[in-house]
Amino acid sequence: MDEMNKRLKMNSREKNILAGTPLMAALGKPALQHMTEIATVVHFEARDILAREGDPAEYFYCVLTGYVRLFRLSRDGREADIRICGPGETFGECLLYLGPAYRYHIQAAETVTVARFELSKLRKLADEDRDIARFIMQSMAAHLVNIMDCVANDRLQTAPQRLAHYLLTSCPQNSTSASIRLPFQKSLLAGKLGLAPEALSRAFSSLKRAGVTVRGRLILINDVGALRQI
Amino acid sequence: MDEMNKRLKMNSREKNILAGTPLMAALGKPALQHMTEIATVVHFEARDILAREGDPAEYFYCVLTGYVRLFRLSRDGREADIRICGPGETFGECLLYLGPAYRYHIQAAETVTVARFELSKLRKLADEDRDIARFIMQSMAAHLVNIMDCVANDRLQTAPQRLAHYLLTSCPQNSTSASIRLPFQKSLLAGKLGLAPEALSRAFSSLKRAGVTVRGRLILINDVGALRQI
DNA sequence: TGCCGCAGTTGATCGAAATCAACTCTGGCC
DNA sequence: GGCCAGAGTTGATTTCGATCAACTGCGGCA
Repeated sequence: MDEMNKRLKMNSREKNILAGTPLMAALGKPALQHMTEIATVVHFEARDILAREGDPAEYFYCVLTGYVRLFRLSRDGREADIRICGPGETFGECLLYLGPAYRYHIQAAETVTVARFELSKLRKLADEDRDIARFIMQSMAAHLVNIMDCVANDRLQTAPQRLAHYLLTSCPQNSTSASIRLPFQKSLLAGKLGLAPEALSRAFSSLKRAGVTVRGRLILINDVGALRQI
Repeated sequence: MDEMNKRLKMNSREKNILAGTPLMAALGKPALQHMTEIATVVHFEARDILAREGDPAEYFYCVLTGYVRLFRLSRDGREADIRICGPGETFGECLLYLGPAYRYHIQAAETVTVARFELSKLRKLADEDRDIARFIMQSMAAHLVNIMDCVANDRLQTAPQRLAHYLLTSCPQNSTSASIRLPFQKSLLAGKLGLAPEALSRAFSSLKRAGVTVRGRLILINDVGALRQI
């Protein structure tokens, strides 16, 4: 399922996407050059599994297009999303400095292109290049605070509150109203928020009274301030 | 509340505790030397607040004795523990590379001694000393996988399962039975597991049928294997 | 010894979300 | 245009844990 996919050096469009990621942008020219030298681009279809929990960890990833799910399975087969990664986001940093296996299943939520980097090569690069080491640190730190937020929100907020919070982070700042296009399926958003799809649906309808209108993936927010009060 | 506490260079006992922490142990002599040079020791009483969410972030911490809570407050005043840090554990790494403020409240859960390090000084040390940078990377990576576990467990497991999981991680490996002494109050454990104290109590009593006996902080486990089946 | 105060437990009730099932809507495709 | 499959919604029910309240048990202390 893996090596059957096209495995290529990056073309210039992909290089641009990679170079345009917020954190990569922080790298200097030479560091970026080193990174692209060890990168390969891989393509996956929806539901393809990139790796399973427990598999020997080989790669660090950067999503170029589409969305990727990191999730755990319980003994009885239920799934819990740990993170949803979109274009420009990276995952697998922590494997550079820890145990030899993936800690979660990795699955393409839709058609996806990713850049991947052999951990061993990247480890060497990070040792040699201060910029790259700093890049990795920063993204680990960013993931850490994100996931701390996630724990706190799971424990403190109800479903409509978590949804409102998500919508607010997707709004442009300082606007009184907004329209948002969800970048992925609602079922994926449900997983990201730690909800069953039905619960997400009900959360949306409970936000109607706060002036939120839903038409497919298009979300209209009348009053951003009202949403903050939820 | 802060500068009123004794603020001292470390005495040799404290140096030993610091040097004995699992991750510090990975540092070479010179790196350890550098770290202890910029460390100060501070003492807090139960319920003292070390910092509040939103406060400008000044310090990175290593707990020497006692337990410290990192938690969030909801608008209506409920608290959610994000992490409980015990002897040898560190927190605040992510602040070295991110925004200027603490992301959570920090509170002494009991009488506590901590070593603290000015972020600015530590940032400089990490830039100069490869070992120290690696130490920080490793502890961030470790926190990251821990908290990913936490999200997955919160979303997949019931209260008794989470408790069983905690007890199992506190057991010596490969034993068929075990006795554990909880290192802190049950109410703190409840917070760590994301439960109300009452729910923890009920989780304990539901584990009785799996051969778990509770007497105060002392937990007896008849059959470790049975606990794994929960 | 008896009292106080607090941690923890137990019981009763409530509320949020999971689950299961039926139904609708949508977009792609012939 | 009509059909189909999958995504999403809605409703009914159940389960889990939070919450509130009352009670227990223990340690410290006069």
